[in-house]
Amino acid sequence: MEPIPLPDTLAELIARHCSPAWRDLIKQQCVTQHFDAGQDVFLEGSPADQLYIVRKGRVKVFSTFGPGTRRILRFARDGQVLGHRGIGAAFTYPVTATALVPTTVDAVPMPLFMQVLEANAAFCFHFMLFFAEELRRSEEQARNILNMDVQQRVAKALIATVRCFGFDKDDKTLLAFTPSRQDLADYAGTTYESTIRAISELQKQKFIKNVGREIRILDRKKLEQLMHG
Amino acid sequence: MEPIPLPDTLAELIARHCSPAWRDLIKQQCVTQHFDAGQDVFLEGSPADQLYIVRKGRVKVFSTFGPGTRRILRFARDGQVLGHRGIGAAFTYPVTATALVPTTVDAVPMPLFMQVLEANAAFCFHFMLFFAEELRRSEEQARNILNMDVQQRVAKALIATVRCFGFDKDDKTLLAFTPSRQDLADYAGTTYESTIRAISELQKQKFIKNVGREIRILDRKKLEQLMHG
DNA sequence: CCGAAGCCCTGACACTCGTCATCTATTTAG
DNA sequence: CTAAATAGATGACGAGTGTCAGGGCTTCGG
Repeated sequence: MEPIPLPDTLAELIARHCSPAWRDLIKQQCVTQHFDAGQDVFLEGSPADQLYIVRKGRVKVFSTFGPGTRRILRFARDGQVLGHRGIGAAFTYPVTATALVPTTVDAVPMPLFMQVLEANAAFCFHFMLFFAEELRRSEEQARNILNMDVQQRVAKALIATVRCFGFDKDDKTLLAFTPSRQDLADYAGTTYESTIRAISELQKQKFIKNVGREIRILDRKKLEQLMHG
Repeated sequence: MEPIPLPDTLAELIARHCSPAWRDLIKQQCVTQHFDAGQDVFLEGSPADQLYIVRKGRVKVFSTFGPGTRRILRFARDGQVLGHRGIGAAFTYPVTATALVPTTVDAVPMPLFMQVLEANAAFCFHFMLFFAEELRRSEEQARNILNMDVQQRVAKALIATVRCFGFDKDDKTLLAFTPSRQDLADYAGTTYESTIRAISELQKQKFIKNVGREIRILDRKKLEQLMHG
């Protein structure tokens, strides 16, 4: 059985596996929305009535629990989907999505999207594969996280940032986007202070370098090695 | 949009959403296998060429990393699926499944199962929903786990045991199956010793009671309360 | 009957990490 | 320009947990 290639954007999937009639219907019914940095695209617990595709911008997806405690589950960039986790029995978003920079998204009504899934077998099949892959990643994360110390988890947060947002186009070691220390802490599942210390330590080891509030990745390989134990 | 009910067994899904011709084909091509307690149904990293449906027995699904370190991701009982996480780009099992008691399973060849998914749109649609739900659960688990202390995580492991295996049919407070202390530790993502201490503490609080190696759940509500914070 | 091998349990200790308190640098507002 | 607010950074300390070492109880085979 040969592996089936996974596109990581929903837009691709729609283009490739939906009939033209359905593609037009989607294009017609979806609404482009804009959010300023810090604004919420959707809120944890609210009814999942839209599926969002990031057109341009950067977004964090997280869930809150307890006062002041958050965990960032992932970042999202251009072309990626938001809100698909609302699909299922509950039909409420289990997470909140917040724009990190000014961001435009296309909002597809959820009932329409479910119709598309039921009417386009090939699209549904590939969407299922997309979920399977997300599940695999999520469980990989879950099993790793308890056996990693703070430094490893912060390294992981930095690598996740690189993988999602990449490097500055003029400076191939500088992060294209540096999340705030608090966001890195929320991704690493630790506190602000511990994150600061971990960053400081990683700097001493010459794996990274602070440039004001931004971060430069000096040795990506060592960082990836570190986070895998 | 009304919620779509989720069956938790794959057998139900097949019965409900596959055409009779495909059902017969599955029945014809699947092979019943038996495993003794302690035997592996499939191994992490090996090619995912079969999908398993538990006919009768109890199974743990876990992944290993490092010497002697394991994390149990879930338990499985009669009617539940094993190996579906092998579906996707990689087509290797990301986890190992081991029988906890003598267990019989039906093995469906993966290529056949993929054909079934492509040929039965309604089945594929519901299978996608099944994945969506698993993903939601997985992420809920992932976000909670770092903010829970050992006692809470052990409580969670006990509740998970109840939810999967239920109580003894003659004694409605005694677990129908008590995992070993080591398995509870692996589920809770902690050490054997810390698990012992947590169990000891839960006993002092009269939430549970040791009966030899078995465990009696005295106050399920308090346990569930405890694990939610 | 006895020894070996599994489990289950307990105590001591060191170390990690979260909490609190403080300081500096940069940005924003008046 | 000064004051206030925001973000980054560092030190001190204690609770929670992993590690190590040891002891008891049951099961199994000789």
